Amino acid sequence: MFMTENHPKKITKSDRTRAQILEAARRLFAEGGYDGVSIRDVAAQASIDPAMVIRYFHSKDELFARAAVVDLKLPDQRTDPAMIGDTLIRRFLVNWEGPANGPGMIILLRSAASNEHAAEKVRDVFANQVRPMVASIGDPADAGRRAGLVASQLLGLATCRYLLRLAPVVALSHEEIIRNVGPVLQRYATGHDAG
Amino acid sequence: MFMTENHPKKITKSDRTRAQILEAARRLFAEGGYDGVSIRDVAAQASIDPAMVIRYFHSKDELFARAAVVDLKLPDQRTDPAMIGDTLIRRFLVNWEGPANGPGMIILLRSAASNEHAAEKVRDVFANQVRPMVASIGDPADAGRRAGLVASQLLGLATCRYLLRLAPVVALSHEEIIRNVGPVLQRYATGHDAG
DNA sequence: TGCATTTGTCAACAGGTGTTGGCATATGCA
DNA sequence: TGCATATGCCAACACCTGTTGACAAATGCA
Repeated sequence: MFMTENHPKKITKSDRTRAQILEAARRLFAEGGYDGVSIRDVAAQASIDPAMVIRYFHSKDELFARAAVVDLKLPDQRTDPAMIGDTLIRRFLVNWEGPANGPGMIILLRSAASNEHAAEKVRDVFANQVRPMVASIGDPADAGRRAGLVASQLLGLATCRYLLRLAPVVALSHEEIIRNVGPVLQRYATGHDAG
Repeated sequence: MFMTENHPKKITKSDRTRAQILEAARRLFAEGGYDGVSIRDVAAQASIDPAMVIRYFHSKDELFARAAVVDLKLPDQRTDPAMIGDTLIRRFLVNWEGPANGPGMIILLRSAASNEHAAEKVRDVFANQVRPMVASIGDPADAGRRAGLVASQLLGLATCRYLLRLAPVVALSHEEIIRNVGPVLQRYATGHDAG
């Protein structure tokens, strides 16, 4: 069934098609979410037969799981507590608009609204990536609350800018975002109440 | 077809069933979003035949439109600029958790992620309700930007607390939310940069 | 060259969708 | 009481969905 893999690697033709399918899926899932995209849509976008999508990825769920991989690349080492707000918002902009990073996060956010499986994945990203980073500064007992507030601002910004595409939020420059949202994240992450 | 309506009103039996259908639709749309709920689901929840749903509301789209009505009841009269952050966050909590207000906003937010029609409605709510309220204080030329920032925080809070149900955000008490988010909204709405 | 494996297409399945029209019942006015 | 109307159920439609298995073409090693 699979090629007899003695020597580790070999780029077969199927690897390329598999990659094409995955890329098509990522693009479509990012625009329509899990429910809004059919396997036939993905197949058409990849110029291939729908049956191949199932052959390479065994089900729509598995294809989605492969497409919705997220790594926020947050610095887990001790960050300068005085700069954490700035660090977070800059990292956010790179993750959502940078060229390298895939659209994993927008796929997840789009789908999470009406798909419990995707919602669970978002909660995983929060628990395993955002929360530890916020916990690395300040009181660990308080980390959940602070990370939750951070997430509320960042996911809201993402929702308005990339999901709903609210005109005034889309129009914000990176500098404006950093200048306005950075301090809010700083306050949330450090746990200092309003002053 | 319709009852010959000379004298204005009369509560017929059909009015009650229509209301039952609408209530069932609201409940289900709030949990599953537009795509996640079928007309058969609504019919079952209302203990009625699916055909009746179409007879009363002419299509799924129209049923959804009736279910997703939103009135934030923001004070459009000139609000005390020094209290606008507090006013906004308290109004937010009433709208999302108060007993009277329907689940219109959560229906919209859930569906907007993968349904362009619903997304457009959210943008309408922003443009016609949130923006004017923020514009009523401060420089009108700047209102869009400020209202956009306000929306990013409020929709993010709603996303985390009611949509994704992130544990630490769900656990926040009303007082904590008011104390933490209020000042942020205050700063966003008045347009004062970080200090 | 042959031949086994890989890569791909086609047709079909079982089930769910929004929507429609026909027909039975219940209601309420004369 | 009769009868028109309002209310409701049933069956079916055309279509889309994820998924499967059988069969054809291409590939690459001997």
